[in-house]
Amino acid sequence: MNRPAPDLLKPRKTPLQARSTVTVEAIHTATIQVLLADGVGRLTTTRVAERAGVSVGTMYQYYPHKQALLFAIVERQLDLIVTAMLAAVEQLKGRDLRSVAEGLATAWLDAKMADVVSSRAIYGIAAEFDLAELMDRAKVALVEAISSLLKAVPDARLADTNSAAFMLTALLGGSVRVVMEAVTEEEDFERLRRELPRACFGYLRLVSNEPAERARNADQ
Amino acid sequence: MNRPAPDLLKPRKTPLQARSTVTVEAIHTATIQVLLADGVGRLTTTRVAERAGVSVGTMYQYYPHKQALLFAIVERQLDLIVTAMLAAVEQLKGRDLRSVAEGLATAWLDAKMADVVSSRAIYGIAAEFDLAELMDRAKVALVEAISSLLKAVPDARLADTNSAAFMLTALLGGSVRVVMEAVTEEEDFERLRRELPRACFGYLRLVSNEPAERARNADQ
DNA sequence: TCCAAAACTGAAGGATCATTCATATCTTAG
DNA sequence: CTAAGATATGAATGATCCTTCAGTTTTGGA
Repeated sequence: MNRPAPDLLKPRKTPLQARSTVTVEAIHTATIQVLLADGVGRLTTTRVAERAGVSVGTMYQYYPHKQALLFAIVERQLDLIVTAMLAAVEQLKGRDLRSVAEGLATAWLDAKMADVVSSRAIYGIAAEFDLAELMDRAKVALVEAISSLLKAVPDARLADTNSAAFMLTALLGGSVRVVMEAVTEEEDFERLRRELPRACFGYLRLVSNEPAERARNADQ
Repeated sequence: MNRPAPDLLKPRKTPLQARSTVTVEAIHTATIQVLLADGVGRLTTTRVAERAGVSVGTMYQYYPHKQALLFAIVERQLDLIVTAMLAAVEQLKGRDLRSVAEGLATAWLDAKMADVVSSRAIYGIAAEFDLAELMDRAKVALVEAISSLLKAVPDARLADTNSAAFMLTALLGGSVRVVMEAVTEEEDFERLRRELPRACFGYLRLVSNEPAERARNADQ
């Protein structure tokens, strides 16, 4: 997709006085609100500023671009998720397969559901410009952590922990995203919360029971 | 997000002569190309027209909006997927659990991978305006079909085929989407192709082995 | 109290874009 | 061959938006 100069994407200056800290925070939440209310297509610097109760110029004191603003917001949210997941991984070290599978799933669900509003809003930005790099970095870190977590599970030996970790993140990230983006009645959330841990466990159990080599020429 | 008038979203007129059919097709593919090359944010009527080798005015003879154009494209792509999946469901009626699980997964993968280019491009539109309704209709149809397919599996009895079907579509749609949207080296595609069918089977097997009632107060 | 730095303001410049319409070209039935 | 309908053109219009900057207000320390 787009290839924004990856350098000029950083905030312009850091708030020093208490006043400006408040301002930056206001801009941040206003952005998310506008994003939700009007969609990415209607996300306007003026609109955001208005909603934040500041002037457009103010925003440009902290962010050189509209893009930089969006970038910063996504980055923050991404950090939250990754941090939460790494903590969960730490918690789950040494526990059995079911605990690990279900623990990862609920950790992910909790992290995303904690701020459904922000999460949902942020999905909308992803397509707008190149976040692939950012997301990729997060993904790599996660896969690595989960992979080594899987190696240490006492009651199962996985042939390819890397693939398993990769698939796990895809399952977690994908299903939660898809469900959150849909109109979704509350019922769907409940189903997701109930079924996702089971899906993770089901997958891991299957993978860990298999012999190391491929011994299955499916019945097509 | 946005709420576009759902009525004024239809194509303006249908091509009659051969010439215009070619034109419409050119516009269609041009849109996807621009979408991929420049992202949604840079998707301009002029740019699309230019790429299609026609004039802007021409495009407005067939679509009343830019939105209508995007809408039409998504709709077509969605139809392809749903049709492919319904065909797969038909094929899989009466087969055992593993065949069903793996069959659904590969059907989904095939449908999406058949035109990676279009699929990837289309993910970008979703956020731009309200496709929720459209997607929801597709989802409901799919869940229903899969649910009844699961009921007929001979070697397993699922307590809640609806939840299972729902979760299955979330897993399929989500993981494939997430992987396709990432920068993704070819290796990741292979992993997905290998692991996704297993994930589906693992989930279904787990769900079908469980007693009907909840009998598991997790070990948290 | 006073001032230099920090924050904030918002009108205006400059650019991009969606959409229209008067005009030109092509197609085909008769 | 010809006229009527179908299709295509693209400059012009009006709207929206990002970004800047000259000037104003606020803050916190001396």
